[in-house]
Amino acid sequence: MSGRPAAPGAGVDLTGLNDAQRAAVTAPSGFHLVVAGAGTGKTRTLVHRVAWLLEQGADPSGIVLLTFTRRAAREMLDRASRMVGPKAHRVQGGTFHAYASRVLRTLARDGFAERIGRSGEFTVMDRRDAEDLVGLVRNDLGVGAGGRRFPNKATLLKFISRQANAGGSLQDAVDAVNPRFLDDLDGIEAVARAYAARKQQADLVDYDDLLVLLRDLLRRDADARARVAGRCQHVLVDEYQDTNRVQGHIAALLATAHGDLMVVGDEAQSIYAFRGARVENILDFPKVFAGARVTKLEANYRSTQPVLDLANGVLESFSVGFDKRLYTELDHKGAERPMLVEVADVGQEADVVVANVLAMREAAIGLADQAVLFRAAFHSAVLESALTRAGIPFRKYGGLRFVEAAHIKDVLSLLRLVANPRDEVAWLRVLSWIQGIGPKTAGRIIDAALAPGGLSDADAFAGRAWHAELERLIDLLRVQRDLPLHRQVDAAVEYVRSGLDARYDDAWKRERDLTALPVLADRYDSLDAFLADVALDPPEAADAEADEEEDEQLTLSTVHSAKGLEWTGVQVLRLADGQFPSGYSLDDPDALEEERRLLYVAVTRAKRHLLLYQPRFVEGRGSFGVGPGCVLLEEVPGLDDRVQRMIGRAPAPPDGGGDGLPSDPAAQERLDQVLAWMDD
DNA sequence: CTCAAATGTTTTTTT
DNA sequence: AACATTTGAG
Repeated sequence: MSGRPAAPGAGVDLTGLNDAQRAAVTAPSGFHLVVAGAGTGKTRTLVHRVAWLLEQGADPSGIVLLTFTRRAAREMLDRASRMVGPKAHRVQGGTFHAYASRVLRTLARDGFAERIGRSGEFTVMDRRDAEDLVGLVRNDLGVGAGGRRFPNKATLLKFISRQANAGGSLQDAVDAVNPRFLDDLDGIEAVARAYAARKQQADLVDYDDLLVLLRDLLRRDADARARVAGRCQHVLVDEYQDTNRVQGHIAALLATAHGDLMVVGDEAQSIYAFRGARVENILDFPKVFAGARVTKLEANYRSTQPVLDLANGVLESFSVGFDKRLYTELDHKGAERPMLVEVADVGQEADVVVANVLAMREAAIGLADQAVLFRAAFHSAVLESALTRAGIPFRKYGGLRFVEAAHIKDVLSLLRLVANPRDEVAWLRVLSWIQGIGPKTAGRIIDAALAPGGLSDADAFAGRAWHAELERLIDLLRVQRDLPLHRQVDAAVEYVRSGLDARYDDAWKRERDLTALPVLADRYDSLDAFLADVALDPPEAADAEADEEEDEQLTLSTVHSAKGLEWTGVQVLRLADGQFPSGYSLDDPDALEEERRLLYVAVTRAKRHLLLYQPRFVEGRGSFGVGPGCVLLEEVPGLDDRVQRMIGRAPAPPDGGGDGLPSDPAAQERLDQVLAWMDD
């Protein structure tokens, strides 16, 4: 960092920034790409940019800050407000999806409902809901009833989603996702059409609709564009490498009125191709918007040089990308090289990870400064039980979310019916709860509910075994309408709780979650706001247990969910073909390149201590080629100079202190047992 | 014909 | 934990 004084007259302190960061922060309006390598102060730069704009007199509500998660937006605006005061909180911020949802709702309530095809009270479906609706359509059309190879609902939704965010024809989408099903194109097209019609009829949108509806409106409707883009004096986009085509269009359209668009990202960290992210958005930005300014941030403030050496090795293995190399100006004396730890199997992997967690804690690296990362959420299962046995508290991110659990969806479906009685997907879920009602009967009842007049009582179904239950449900929904939010949630929770034992054999465990739900809902003042947030930014399971918050907890996370975060000590599990890289990507060069970017993300999370585990055997999973090697690592140039190879039994002492062995006698004993068993 | 229970298989990543 | 498939009850 240079010690240059702040620009004269600027109220925001810029002295802590390096030249490149300051150039980005104080740049004049225009199209601007900031290429920010991992740990180069990207967030810091964005925060200062927002503060600087405000200090220059920008209207906070004219600034739009689009981020990857709501948490990222909140953190940035908190930091900006510490620099320039509370007005920073009036900046428009959030994910593309949340922003689109807000804008579409406002426009729909303001005369644009017809053009959007939805009311201002539309319900947002998560992926599972969308799949369920596709499943309904699939059944109704009777496609694939006879022939067995017609795609299932999840695959169908992938085709539809691909077309939505890649553009082009449905045929192209099928070809890209799974060309095996090209023969069924007619049936797939029928499903896609019917799905679109059913969504509109039920006032539902899926994730893709939020983006596509907004993009199309901004593109085709000058009125809407004037209203929305007219308010966007300054548009800032974080994590631009993970935007898809539609998001790229929206960002550009928002900036059409005032011409100020700053996108920030790192093409080497593009890890959401499966969701339609296009690295090309960031790579081609300077070409697409001729005259765009480009600023590169390369000075790293996070990691030691040995960690950066490995990161640079991964960078060198990429076939595309901006020419860049991470370096640090700090002198980390005696910094150790990352360790590549060979373990026999996943059981030993878990034991050695536990041993190293404890060893690092001995060396004064608290649990909150440590993380264990993995490719897929279920990879941590063995480790989780080892941690529990060793008495190490942890928080897990990624994988199944709290609101995706079946019993939580039950409650939310009830609430959704209160908010939107046309919500077919919610009806299906709620009706299936009643014993004796399966898909067929549910379909008939839904038809009655969606017919003009709705379903005011269960009289039409008198005589059936489940008649009384249906009556109880309809009564509940009627009563619900007039209650305040917290009573609505309580009543829905009570209804679900009453049937919990009959429906789930682990009811006791789920009971706890149900108590957490009213607490989450308490933060909102309307049911609509609560439901929209739950669909667009679902709280993690860990958030729901906030009451037993512990400061000193180890973080377990998928690599995807770890994006943007950092820890002093990081351990990465399962670097073996079929695990990390995923078995799905082994025979596809583009997918493998994305796995390598994922490895790059994992490696660059570490400040100081980095351990990579390579199991020689992973049980099961016959369909995946699990090898002793890892093609990701094999392609890193000069790997042996960049890492220190270890055998799992001898965890190295971090920082030269301690002997690297666990201080907990029980853990030590278990480790000894495992090592002894391996010698047999 | 409809649904439920039991069984076996298969688990990527997420707005 | 969710899916498909099978089998049996009503």
